[in-house]
Amino acid sequence: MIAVDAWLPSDGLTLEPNALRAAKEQARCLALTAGPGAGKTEMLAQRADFLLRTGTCRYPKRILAISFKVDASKNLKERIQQRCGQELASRFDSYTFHAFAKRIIDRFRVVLTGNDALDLDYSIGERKVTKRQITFHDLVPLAIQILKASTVARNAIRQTYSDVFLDEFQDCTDQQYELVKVAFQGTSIRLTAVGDTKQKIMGWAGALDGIFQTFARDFSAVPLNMYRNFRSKPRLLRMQNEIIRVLDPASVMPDHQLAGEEGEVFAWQFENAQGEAEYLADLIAGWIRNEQVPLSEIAVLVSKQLDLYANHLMVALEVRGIPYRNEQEMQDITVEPAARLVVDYLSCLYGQREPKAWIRLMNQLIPFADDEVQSSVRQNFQSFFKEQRKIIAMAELLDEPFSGWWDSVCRFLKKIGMETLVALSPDYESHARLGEVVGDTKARIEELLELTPDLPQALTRFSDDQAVRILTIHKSKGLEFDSTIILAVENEILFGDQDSNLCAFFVGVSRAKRRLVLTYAKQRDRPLNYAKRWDVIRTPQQEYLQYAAQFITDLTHI
DNA sequence: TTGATGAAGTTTTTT
DNA sequence: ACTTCATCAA
Repeated sequence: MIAVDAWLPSDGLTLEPNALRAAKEQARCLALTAGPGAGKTEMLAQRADFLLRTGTCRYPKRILAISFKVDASKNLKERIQQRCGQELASRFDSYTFHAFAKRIIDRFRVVLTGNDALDLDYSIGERKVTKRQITFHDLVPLAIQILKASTVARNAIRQTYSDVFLDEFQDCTDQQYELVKVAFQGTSIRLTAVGDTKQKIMGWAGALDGIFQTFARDFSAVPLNMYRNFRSKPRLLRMQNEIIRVLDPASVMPDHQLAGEEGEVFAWQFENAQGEAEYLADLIAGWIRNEQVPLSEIAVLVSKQLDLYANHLMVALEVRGIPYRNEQEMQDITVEPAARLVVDYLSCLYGQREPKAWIRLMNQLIPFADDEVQSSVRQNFQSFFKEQRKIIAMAELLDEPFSGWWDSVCRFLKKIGMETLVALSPDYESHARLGEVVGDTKARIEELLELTPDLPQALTRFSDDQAVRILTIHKSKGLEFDSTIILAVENEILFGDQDSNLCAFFVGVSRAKRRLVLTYAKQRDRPLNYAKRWDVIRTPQQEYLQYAAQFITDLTHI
């Protein structure tokens, strides 16, 4: 334990004045707005370090962090472990809104009565079934209902935590805010809300307007802003600053932070979508070959309808053998234990030597039992493997070495049995979910086999994140890339509310660390089954391209 | 069956 | 802005 005055940011990092002020706040709630790349996660980690190390969060009180996405929630927890060490970090709870709500429901389920009563072994599914099943949509409202009805539940939460962190607060919905208020308003618990109103792109899905002001009023929070952007090169920063001037003049970055000629901006127009795709695919190939830019540091962003707009580019990348990942298509199945199991099994079966896969596989399959039981299980599996290898050898003789891989997986899953599979994750208590994961795994491997007919190679790629990312701007929130391409900066794709569109454009632009490319095509094809045959003439979103125009590196292209 | 008309969707996460 | 789908009249 150290004195408040003796505390310094851990790992020798320096924070900008407002970040330091926020990290060390001991009395008030905080409404901290910070632009892209300002180091919001780092500031929260340092604040956690301050609170825990100085005893401002006094043992045994804990810190609660609430995020929207599982990813963000995990990242925050990891960062805090890095900064504070394992022991202090054990008093830091990081949950998503949904996970936090579910914990309240699970613990105080009995408070719910009548129509809302829930069985002990209730599940979460697509539809509501009285007492047995609720939907994701019900989680937060039910938690609110419990906290409103039960003083015991309210006090339990309030006595556990001295501090609460709210991440990406600009996207907080009315229900989520209601939960925060019911749980913490009018107590001495310090809330730290962090976010960026310029990046509010979930308004159409119910994110509240002016949430930072509302929060500052309801919780008498100190409003603070962090100005620095540590992510992007100066040329990109100057372009971002022009957009900030429109979105939020109060958080414009001062000139001295923007000096320098590093960073690249391009804006190109094309006759049609095919030309655009060919050019971009060659461009990306060049970045990879000549500059050794890692594949995962390259992203292609589209405002919406990604399949429609990025289709030609995906084909062009495929032709050039450049791995890419359509992030819209599927959730990250590679983290599913059942997918892992199937891939490890196939790796052991078809690969040359896969000690890591073998160890993972055995860890999943061998029960915690005495040595005798373990070795008998192990022998049992080894003989099963021998059998399977024989079948594969037969297929090889028929010149179709990988033809029977799925049948073999089915035999394997049947052998290990439903009980073992369900035990892999609490998720799989719903057998439908398990079936879905296994089905998706099959589909994904088949997809990879289309690209590379070699199964071991396809399996390596399965878990490999070395691929160009293709995603919507909305999905890119919170990510960063060395080189970012924003496809189709056109009026036709940017319909609806212009303010939110500019926010989305800002999010896209601010993903780029070093290089930003904007494209526009005069002509795009219609969806395949659309009957009318006239050409689709597209018009550029001039206003957005103007933001880039004065910072363009290579003038010959615009 | 065809055409006209109008409404709805497009951008998302979550145990 | 543009596509898709449902509905109704001819």
